[in-house]
Amino acid sequence: MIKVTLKGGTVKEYQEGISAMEIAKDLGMGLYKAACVCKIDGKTADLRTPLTNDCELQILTFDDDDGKYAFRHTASHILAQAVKRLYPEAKLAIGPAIDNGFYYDFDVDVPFTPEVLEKIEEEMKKIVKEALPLEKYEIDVDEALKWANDAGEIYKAELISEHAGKGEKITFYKQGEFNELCAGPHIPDTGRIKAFKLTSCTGAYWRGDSNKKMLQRIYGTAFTKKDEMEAYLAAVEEAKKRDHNKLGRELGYFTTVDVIGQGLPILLPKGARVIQLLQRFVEDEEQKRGWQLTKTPFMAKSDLYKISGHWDHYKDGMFVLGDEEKDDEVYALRPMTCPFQYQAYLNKSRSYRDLPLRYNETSTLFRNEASGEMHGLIRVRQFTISEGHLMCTPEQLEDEFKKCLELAMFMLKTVGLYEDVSFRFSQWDPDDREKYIGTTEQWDEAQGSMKKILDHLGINYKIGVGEAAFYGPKLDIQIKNVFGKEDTLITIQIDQMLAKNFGMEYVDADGVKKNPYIIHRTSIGCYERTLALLIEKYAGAFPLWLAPEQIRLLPISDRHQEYAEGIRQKLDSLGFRVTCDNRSEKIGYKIREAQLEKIPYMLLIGDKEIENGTLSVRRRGEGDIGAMTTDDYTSMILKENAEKVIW
RNA sequence: GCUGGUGUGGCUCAAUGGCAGAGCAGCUCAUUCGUAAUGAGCAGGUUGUCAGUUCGAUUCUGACCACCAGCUCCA
Repeated sequence: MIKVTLKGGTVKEYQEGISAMEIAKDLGMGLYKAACVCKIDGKTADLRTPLTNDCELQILTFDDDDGKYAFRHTASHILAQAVKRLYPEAKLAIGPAIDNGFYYDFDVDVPFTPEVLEKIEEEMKKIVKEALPLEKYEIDVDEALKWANDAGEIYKAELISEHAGKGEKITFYKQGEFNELCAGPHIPDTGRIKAFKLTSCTGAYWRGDSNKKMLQRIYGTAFTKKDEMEAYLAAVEEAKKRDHNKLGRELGYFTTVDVIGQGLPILLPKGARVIQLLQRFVEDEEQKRGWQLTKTPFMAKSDLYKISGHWDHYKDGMFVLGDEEKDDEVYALRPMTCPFQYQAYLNKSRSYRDLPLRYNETSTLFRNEASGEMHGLIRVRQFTISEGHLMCTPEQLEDEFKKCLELAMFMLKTVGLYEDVSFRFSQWDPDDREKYIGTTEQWDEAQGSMKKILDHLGINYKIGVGEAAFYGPKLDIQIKNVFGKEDTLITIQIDQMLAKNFGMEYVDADGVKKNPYIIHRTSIGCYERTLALLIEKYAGAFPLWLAPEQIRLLPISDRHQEYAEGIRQKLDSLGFRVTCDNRSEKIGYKIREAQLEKIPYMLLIGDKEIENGTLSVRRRGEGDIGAMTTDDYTSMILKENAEKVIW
């Protein structure tokens, strides 16, 4: 007999060799049916795993992340099996579970189409119905390689050969006629995948390397219950309605035109106004916090970028003006502000007393992104960022980094995006030295400093290997768009290298010249990208302080226009963005339009209001909130506007 | 850059190898109205661009451009 410690600490005795599945059954049929995988002494494993020693056992269901992952990973095996049945010549690559679903990559001659996905789904349904058990087995590398080569599975062979010579066994899973190289774990049988759907097909490079062959990827999702899946798919569709790229164009925030070019959106008055509001707010706040505004050129000779390293590491991403072969001087539009603000630092000799020195700039940058990368306002070729560079002593680094982070947090909270972000500690990839300047020691030091700072601040971060800038590690504040795609909204970077390249020094208290540490940071990110995410966050219905048009006056009929105009002037003089709809339309029509344009407040003015000296107030999303005196109304919205209340 | 898809008035969408049509929006006139669409009329298109096939192309073919999703890259 063995002692098995269950969740909650209860200990039960079982026959040695009993499987986790049987224990789940013993604990209750509900748990047995819901069980996906288990954790034995903290390690996830198949439910079929026999227990041979005393252990701690946890049964995991779809509600646990590991359970969900295994469930969907099994769904990806079913997908691969179905594809192999329908297209025996298809070569298998990899098929993991991901957030919200799974995918599988195949090498096929003819790309998959949505119609083919339906066919594959039908075959998958059959496999589910067959309720094939998933059985794990282990073989030697040589035997595994022989299997892969015999089956023509060149991608599997590549994966297996990486284990050659290590004396490891290779793990496989078998379900019916289908054998798959896989570390597991998996759910016990294919019959448990009650609800699944293949959602899309697209190309994807083998091993994520653009130099390697492009395979065909099929994405799908799977749930234990059909209604849960329906709810998920409906939520995905609902989220797409907030897509800034559609909504932003419909509501007149921005547009693009063929003759200007890719990644070069036109900000229309509404979009430009929101960005102006953000910029003024950001510049004022930065000034309050000790940042000094610079205005530096949009371009420079190649010489500048050669010092900074951009010429060697970033040239493909720059718009270069001129030809290096023919012209005496070659210029390039700036892709970053760093080397320009460093020149401001170099303007005179600095002492430790000048530090920290904080330069901010509302900085327009140009990056020649590859043609397939552009996306609405999120990824563009010209953008304006709340840029900043801070020069400090090593002792000041932690405190200043913290202040930069606090500023970013303050901005995120003010605009309402704080609860939507996650943190990534972006480190270099020591195996990809081409991408980075500096020595291992320098990287270890810079990353060590940042780790200490982040841990000290208690930031909950993920590590992104190979995500660092070429000159130093970054704290990236990440956000997802309505399609679930993650982008960097804000970044704060530590740079212990570039100061030396530029000859930036300060005289320390001991009279010795030293290179300052530099923090590169943004406080609210790129205005275009931030605007895009705000449009998605609020579905175009901005809080009062950010709304391009805050108030619209709606006179009931023509004779009320003059009075309305007086109110408009009064609100205008208080600084509100207010218009008057004087068209000869019925009030319902005017309300409908203002509602569709997502204007925060509508004020109706008719005989009653003029007689009583009131305003009939409609608040977006709430409708009629009743009559108020003009004074009551203005004091209400002045407060709301000043406090930047988020609805 | 790669894989797949899309491109018809400002927007949403029809249609066709033979004069390109509707609704909304716009403009004009009438209406002066109380909380999400008043009525009538008018105007608006070299069907993304450029080639090719054809008696004739918006439709078929090709190249390019732009847009969309994904990959890679990135703020």
